[in-house]
Amino acid sequence: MKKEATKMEDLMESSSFSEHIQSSTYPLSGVFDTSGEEGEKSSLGFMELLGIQDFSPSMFDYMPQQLPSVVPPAVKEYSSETLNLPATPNSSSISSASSEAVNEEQAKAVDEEEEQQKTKKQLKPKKTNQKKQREPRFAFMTKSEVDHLEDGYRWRKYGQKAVKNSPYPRSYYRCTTASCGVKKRVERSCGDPTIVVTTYEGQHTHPSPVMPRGTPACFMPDSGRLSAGGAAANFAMSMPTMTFSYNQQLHQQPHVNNFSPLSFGYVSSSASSASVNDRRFCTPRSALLRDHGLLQDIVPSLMPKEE
DNA sequence: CGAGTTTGACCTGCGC
DNA sequence: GCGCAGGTCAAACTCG
Repeated sequence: MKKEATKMEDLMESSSFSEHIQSSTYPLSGVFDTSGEEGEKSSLGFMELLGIQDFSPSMFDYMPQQLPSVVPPAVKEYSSETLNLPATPNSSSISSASSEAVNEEQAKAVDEEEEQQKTKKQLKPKKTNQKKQREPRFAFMTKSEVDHLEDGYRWRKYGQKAVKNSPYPRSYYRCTTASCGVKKRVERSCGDPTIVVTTYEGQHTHPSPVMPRGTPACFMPDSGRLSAGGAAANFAMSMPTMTFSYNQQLHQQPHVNNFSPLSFGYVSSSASSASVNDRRFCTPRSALLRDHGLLQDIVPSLMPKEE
């Protein structure tokens, strides 16, 4: 038990990603094993994630210690979309150009400066002075041989960077839907190359484009909305086609698999004031029974048991 | 030809 | 201020 925790700790520390896990606002991590027989199949990768049995619950036992116990920073981060008020960098040069004391050379210099700024702008729009605020990030670790797991959404890779102290590069993906600014980072843990660390940033503003069957409400884009206020004990993680939930109450009970498919898609918000909000996105069991979407592909034994 | 990937350059934040 | 590392852009390229 403790060994497992230590192992996990090592893993977390060994990965450059551990910084994110520990500093990001709503880290939710677990290791799934898709390295089984069909584990490499990228389509329905997450379904396979659910189908696996070879993950270690004790790893999740460990996680709460890594998790921040208070919500506010995340809520703040989530709710305050930065207003990118355009700075007016040219105003000064314009006003200086209007001065009568400006000679031709100076004007030339100003023009050149403006030209340079223009070019710079073309390369990259001027950023505001405000500290860039990030969307909350949701991270999870997946044991898989494929880097980019199929998750129901379409992603466009827009960058790749070498990660310091890691032989494995980090890939950057953006949701291809125009109005959707969700980003995803994928990298391998340098501690354990079989583990893929995926970080989602932001929320989809649209349903999954490859969700042919009815999509349970819980899997809709907003399902991972962070709950303000007294929801500190509950974690709901919105992933493109599914919602993983972490429930601290469950965690406190021994022998309960906190992150098994049993808690999949189910947020037990109990007394939380935010529970109403949470429930709004959470599918009643009956709905799940009616149409599980991709969940229908899960073997029955892994489906939530009726209580 | 459109969509997606690759990759070098650039920007930004942060620590020293 | 400088250097480093992370993140992003965008032109070139690939693929179906």
